[in-house]
Amino acid sequence: MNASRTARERVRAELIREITGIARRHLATDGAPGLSLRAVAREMGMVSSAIYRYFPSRDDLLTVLIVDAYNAIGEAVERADATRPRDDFTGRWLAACRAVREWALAHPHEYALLYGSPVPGYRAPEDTIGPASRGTIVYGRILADAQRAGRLSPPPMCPPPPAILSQDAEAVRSVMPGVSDDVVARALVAWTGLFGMVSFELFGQFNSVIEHRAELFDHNMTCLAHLLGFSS
Amino acid sequence: MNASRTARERVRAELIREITGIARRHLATDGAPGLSLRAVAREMGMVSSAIYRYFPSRDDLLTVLIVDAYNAIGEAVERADATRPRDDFTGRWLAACRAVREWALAHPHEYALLYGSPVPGYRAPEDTIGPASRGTIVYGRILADAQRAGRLSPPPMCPPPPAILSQDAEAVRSVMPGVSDDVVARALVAWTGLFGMVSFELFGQFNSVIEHRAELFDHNMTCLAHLLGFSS
DNA sequence: CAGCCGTCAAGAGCAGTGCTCTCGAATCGG
DNA sequence: CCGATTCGAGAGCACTGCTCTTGACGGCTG
Repeated sequence: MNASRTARERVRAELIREITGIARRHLATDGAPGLSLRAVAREMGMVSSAIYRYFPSRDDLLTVLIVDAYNAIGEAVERADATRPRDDFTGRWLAACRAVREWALAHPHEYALLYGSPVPGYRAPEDTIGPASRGTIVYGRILADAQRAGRLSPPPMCPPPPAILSQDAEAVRSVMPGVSDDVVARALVAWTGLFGMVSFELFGQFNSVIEHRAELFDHNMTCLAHLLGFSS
Repeated sequence: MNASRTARERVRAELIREITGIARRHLATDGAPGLSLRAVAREMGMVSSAIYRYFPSRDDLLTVLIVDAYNAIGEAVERADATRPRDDFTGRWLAACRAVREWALAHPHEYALLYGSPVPGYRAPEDTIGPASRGTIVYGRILADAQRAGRLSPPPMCPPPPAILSQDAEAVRSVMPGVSDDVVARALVAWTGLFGMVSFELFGQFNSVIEHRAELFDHNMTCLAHLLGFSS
């Protein structure tokens, strides 16, 4: 069904690809608030109203950019994970963390679109939740693999999580089967810690405070790896 | 110099107060992108151009809202810290964390303005860095107090931070004097972990995954407190 | 007291935005 | 070949930030 149907449909698909390409470039340079349908249309030599034949609203255009960005960062994490031996859990964790940071530094506006302030009035449609979880699935797999290999022995430090959290832990376990509630909680600490770190660096909270950000990032992610308890 | 000077200056100050008040309300309900000078002017019965007598640009109005928000969250953290005995370091840390979360939940748009995606083209002026560090100073004081009391014994878990980070640690020590490089690094893990957690909850990353957010937050912050090594 | 200068609200206007509607032309399917 | 569908273009609506000019008011000074 990828085969060309009518000529009209082919040019339509081509135009949609061109629009999203230009939009992605505008997003990368000007940020989400500066993404303008009229500007995209202008660059294509179209009149602004013609764009609405292909994207019913600006939010629909934003949605495909969001899906693209989730897929891009998810794929970056997947590829980073695949570069390490499957039983090098600390290495896989670190590689995945670095992939997030490096992708974020290379695509700051896209990162802000995914993990920054939500756009008021924008409701993320269903299409986004699949790609959004690609990265998370990788993290879950690293944890689950380590657990299955018997190489997950978190240091006794955190108190046992309260029983109420068991339901939420059960939901999280769908991406990291077999781990205890305690490990789920630690995984959430590490997960939020990773993105908190990247967001702080990207959103300027480290300005004129932290200079050696790559080194601090590596060290802190290593710290979180120890909290997770990879024995390697 | 707070005394009324000319009548003109008094009404001017009053008008500025009224504008910022209306703007703060608009920000709270519609979010930063929806803050419109024209709407504020309309609500005041002014014509839009008259607003520019008091705020040269929309960014200047945003700046005072940012400063206000930093002061508000900073004061919330300060007051929370003050409710606990000075030597209950874990309690002070937890109270401060909860203050951040509760303020953020009560003022989501303001929080997004401070810790969310930076507005493209907006350059934070010098006036903001003072209020911005109010909360950080409280965290530093908790750490420094614990250190001075000899009640800071972080569990041996993280590797020693690389030497390159010493310079950055020195800068951070201006708000938490006397602590080691290792503690500085752990403090940054905890600091970014706190805001990562709050941002994830507020920006929707926990949607349809985590339900018991207050409990998870408390548990994770307790976990981070153990990482910091308060012996209490 | 008179004059003058600074401050102010108001209006018009510019360039831009998202989005809707209509109209004529091109294209596709039967 | 002809009707139905799709498409690009244009005008238009209601917004936005921001600028410039105009006329009136206020307070300070000669």
